[in-house]
Amino acid sequence: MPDPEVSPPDHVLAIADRLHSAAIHLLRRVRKQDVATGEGPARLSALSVLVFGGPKTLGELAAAEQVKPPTMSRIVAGLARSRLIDITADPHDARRMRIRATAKGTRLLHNGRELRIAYLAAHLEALAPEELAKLGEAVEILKELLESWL
Amino acid sequence: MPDPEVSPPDHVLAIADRLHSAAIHLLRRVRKQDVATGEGPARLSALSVLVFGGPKTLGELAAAEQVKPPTMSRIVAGLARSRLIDITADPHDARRMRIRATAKGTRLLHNGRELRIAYLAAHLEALAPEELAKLGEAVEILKELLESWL
DNA sequence: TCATTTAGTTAGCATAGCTAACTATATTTG
DNA sequence: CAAATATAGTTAGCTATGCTAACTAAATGA
Repeated sequence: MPDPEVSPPDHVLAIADRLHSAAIHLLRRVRKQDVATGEGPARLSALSVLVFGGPKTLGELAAAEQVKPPTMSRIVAGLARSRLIDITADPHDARRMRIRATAKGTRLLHNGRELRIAYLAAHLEALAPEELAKLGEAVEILKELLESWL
Repeated sequence: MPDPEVSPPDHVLAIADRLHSAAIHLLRRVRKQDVATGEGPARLSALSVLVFGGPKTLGELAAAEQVKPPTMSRIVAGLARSRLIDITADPHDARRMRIRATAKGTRLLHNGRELRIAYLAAHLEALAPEELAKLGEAVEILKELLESWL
């Protein structure tokens, strides 16, 4: 973590505060679209890791989702019960499981994601083109920052 | 909701997708700072409504948090048990409760918020000044959009 | 006055997070 | 090679959050 000792200057704190608040309110709104999928947020999020990142072990999934293994164990059990993933044994290590999204899981994820994204995008269309462009640039900056910080 | 019929153009969908993903990952990270407060996310969020928005009834709080009354009833009970809020009867309507943040609640919320914001701000300082400025502008655009959409 | 509406609670269910303690398999080491 | 250790997941059991359905109590109003 950067600067554990020195407190950031006020203008940075102000941006952090507003960014934080905007992220909370944004997600609170789009999340409502998810009920249509019939799966909870943790399951959808884990499923998206599998769909976009390819097969994973349980431990890798837990790490990706920043969650402890017992928690991921239950999430995986739920996804398997709904036939959204399938689980095979690792041929080189019998302790490990190889977890993949099924076709059904991939389909459900894409459909659900489309609902969220389309809902958000429909609202973004209320912005002026320059505003939207600025937002697009800022999001790229933010994404890079998030990837670099861990 | 805007445009329930027409699907937004691809470039808008792309921005929506990245914005969505960035918001998820951002919050997942800053939320980890909250364990220091000893209270869960729903309680902290409800408390912040009281601290920044003044006293509310249970129903008002539930509406503000987009949650059903039984859920808010339990959140309020937890906050009261920790002495972070205090509850008095509405003098004009004995069915209603008037819920206020206590001094302790206000203090805890500000401390917790500072942790989140300072953590986020410390990471924002890794950005170049122009990048930070762009991010700041974009956040203002986003905040206005969120306020207008409901 | 008596019926209806409104505010909140209680009960009961599911998801999601955690830690502690366990099983089973791999690996390392004496 | 055998025994100790490390690693991958699971099970059990706690808390917190979300929901709906069914309830109590107070206010409103016909």
